[in-house]
Amino acid sequence: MKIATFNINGIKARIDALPQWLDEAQPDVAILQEIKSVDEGFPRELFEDRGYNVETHGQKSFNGVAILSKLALEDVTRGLPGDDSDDQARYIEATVVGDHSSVRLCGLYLPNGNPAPGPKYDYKLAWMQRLEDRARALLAEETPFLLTGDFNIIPQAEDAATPDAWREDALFRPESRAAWRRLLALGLTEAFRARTQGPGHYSFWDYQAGAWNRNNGIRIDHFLLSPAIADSLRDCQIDKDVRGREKPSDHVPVWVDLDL
DNA sequence: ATGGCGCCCCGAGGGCGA
Repeated sequence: MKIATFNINGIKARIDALPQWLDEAQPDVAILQEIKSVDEGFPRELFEDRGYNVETHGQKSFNGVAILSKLALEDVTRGLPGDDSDDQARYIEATVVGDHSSVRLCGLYLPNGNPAPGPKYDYKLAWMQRLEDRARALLAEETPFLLTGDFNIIPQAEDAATPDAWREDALFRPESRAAWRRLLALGLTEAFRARTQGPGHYSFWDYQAGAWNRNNGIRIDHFLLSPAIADSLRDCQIDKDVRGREKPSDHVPVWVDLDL
């Protein structure tokens, strides 16, 4: 089962590039972030015509997540538990059933958190604590799951072309990376690093200052696999070439192939 | 790593992202 994550930076702006990538990459599941659309405004027919079931959790102008799946999506829930006052659309869950096992898909758009320190950074760290709590609950009930999406976390210095430029940034500050390591310490497997070592692998290049042409990128889009499905990992790749196309998002797709 | 880019919004320039 091929499962991809892709921060598309606006569905209206990616109305051609997203279907084009889907048609060639042929993921069974695509988990999207930053659709920047309300649910009613999401062009679901575009994907339904390609055989995808569509579940969205959107809001006006900002944020918004979605799951496209060629397999049926069951028990869809919207929003990250733990704060009823949080009205930002950043989280969606659904279950897909494979040939011999099912998996709970947790699609997330983790807050950026800049400027740090400050209230936006506090929100990011609190959100990460809620995510950890949610992962603990899924582990406790022995539900096989994966967390994927735009984590807005640079895990290590090797995940940035210019790490020194990020030292004070919310994506790389010690508290952010400590929260990331607490997730891993639950026993979760980071899919990309289970397959590929070393620097130079990025999933985001800023639109500004020629970042793409200079390969000044960061790796912030991730898959975390629960212990029950970690052994089913067959492959994990970054579709880097998508960044060099016509009217690209600033992120590129990352995908896993799981034997489910 | 921000001046620079690009997206959003009923309309123009400010908020936001990373």
